[in-house]
Amino acid sequence: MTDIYVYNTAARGKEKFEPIDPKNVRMYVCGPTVYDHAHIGNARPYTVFDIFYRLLRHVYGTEHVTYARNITDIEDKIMDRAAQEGVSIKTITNRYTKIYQEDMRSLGNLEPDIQPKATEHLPQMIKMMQDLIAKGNAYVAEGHVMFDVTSMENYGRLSGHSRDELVAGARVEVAPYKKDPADFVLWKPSTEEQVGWGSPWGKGRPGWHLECSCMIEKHLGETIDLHAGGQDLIFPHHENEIAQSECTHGKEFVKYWMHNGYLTVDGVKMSKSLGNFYTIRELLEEHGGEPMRLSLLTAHYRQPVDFSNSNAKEQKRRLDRWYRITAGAAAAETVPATVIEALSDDLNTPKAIAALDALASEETADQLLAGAQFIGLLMQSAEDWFKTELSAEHDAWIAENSVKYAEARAAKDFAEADRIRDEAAGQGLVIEIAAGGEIKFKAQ
RNA sequence: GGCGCGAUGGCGGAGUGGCGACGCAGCGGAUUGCAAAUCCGUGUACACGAGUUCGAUUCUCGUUCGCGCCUCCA
Repeated sequence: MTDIYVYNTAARGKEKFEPIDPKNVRMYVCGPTVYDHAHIGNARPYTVFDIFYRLLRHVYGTEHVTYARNITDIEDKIMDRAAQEGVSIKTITNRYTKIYQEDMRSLGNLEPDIQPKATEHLPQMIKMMQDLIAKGNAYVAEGHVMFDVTSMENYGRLSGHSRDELVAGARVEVAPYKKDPADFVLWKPSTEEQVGWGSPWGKGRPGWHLECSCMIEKHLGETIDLHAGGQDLIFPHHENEIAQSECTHGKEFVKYWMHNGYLTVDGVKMSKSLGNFYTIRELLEEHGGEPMRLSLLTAHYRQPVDFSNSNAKEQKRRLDRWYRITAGAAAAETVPATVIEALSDDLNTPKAIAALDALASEETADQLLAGAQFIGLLMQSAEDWFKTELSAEHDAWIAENSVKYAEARAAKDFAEADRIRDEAAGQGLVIEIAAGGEIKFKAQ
């Protein structure tokens, strides 16, 4: 069996991945808050950990791996958006969940086995809070339920932030109902107009971290193998999930933590608040799903990857080459060992891509195809890939001019041929002569 | 201030204690009416300073620079 090694954030180093139960490998990835279009930076974890899911299925067997990726459908930003548009939060979350699911498909990500929603887990959340209060890890204050960080000895272990450092940093929100400035919210009260659920502490809504602890508990168990997400979730989100789950269950919550680096624009983190973002949707429309998927995989997942249109175009050309080589080939039975080896070493996708390039020749086209499809590329026929979308005007223009062009060339009337070529350019068309002499019209 | 990550050729990006991964671009050539595509060839790169070593881009320490987290954030 292939040995997988992963960089475990909790251990600050690479470790051999040994699941608790190889017959039941469980992984969880923090999914989106559905209040707006997701940007391409958001797509990175979903894409790189999709590769890891594929690897786990390859090594342990498809039926022995369970992958959950949640959808956060209650959060203040959703409420703000709903209020702005004067619609219910359900309208907002339904709209953006649908868009997100479509984006995931376009990027070639497999559907997780479970996609739990926060709003469907209120009973679990209430139960967990009651447990935490009973155990002395949480307290009620002014309609809030707060987690008491001083009740947990090793709070901050994952992120390396001690409670004292957090308070010294003076960036924690000081609120009168907090016993300690570093305490965080499990439940907060809602006003009459705000969305809320009934609870023993009055009408309210959950804090951000609680849902993941509860959904993991319900769908995957008290201890899981892998939990992953962006580096910005290490603190506070994952730290607080650990606090909630470990204090509730009295046992280890997650064996391996994986965190991806950021996607940057001009070297700066892409984020909604900075406004330097591109939505997944707009880039998919401009470059297509497979080129975008491949560009997300060109850097190792823990390194930053700088988004650029030129990179997307470079990957498009690489795919052109791969599609050309594999046209008509059948995928090999087994995935090339070089690809599996690269991915098994802490998800080294750049090395896997290099391994595919090494197979990019006629003789090994079947292996190239098998390896590329393993990571979700070369999923369509070469014919479909190279088929360009031409408008009705283009079709009409081609019908009128293609014969004239062929005749001009045949008669060696190159002045006329060039004239037609120029006219084509004016129409947004490129005329290409294939190796066999076939004339092709492509949209620019 | 605390904690963490990084620095490889024009660009992207692996990797290794001693052979210049790979891709793009560039350059030269083949092919081509032109163009595109394709094919062949082509590169004195490892931030700086010490140390360990027969030998360091690779290990150790320090310096500089860049980025991130400590507040919502993938």
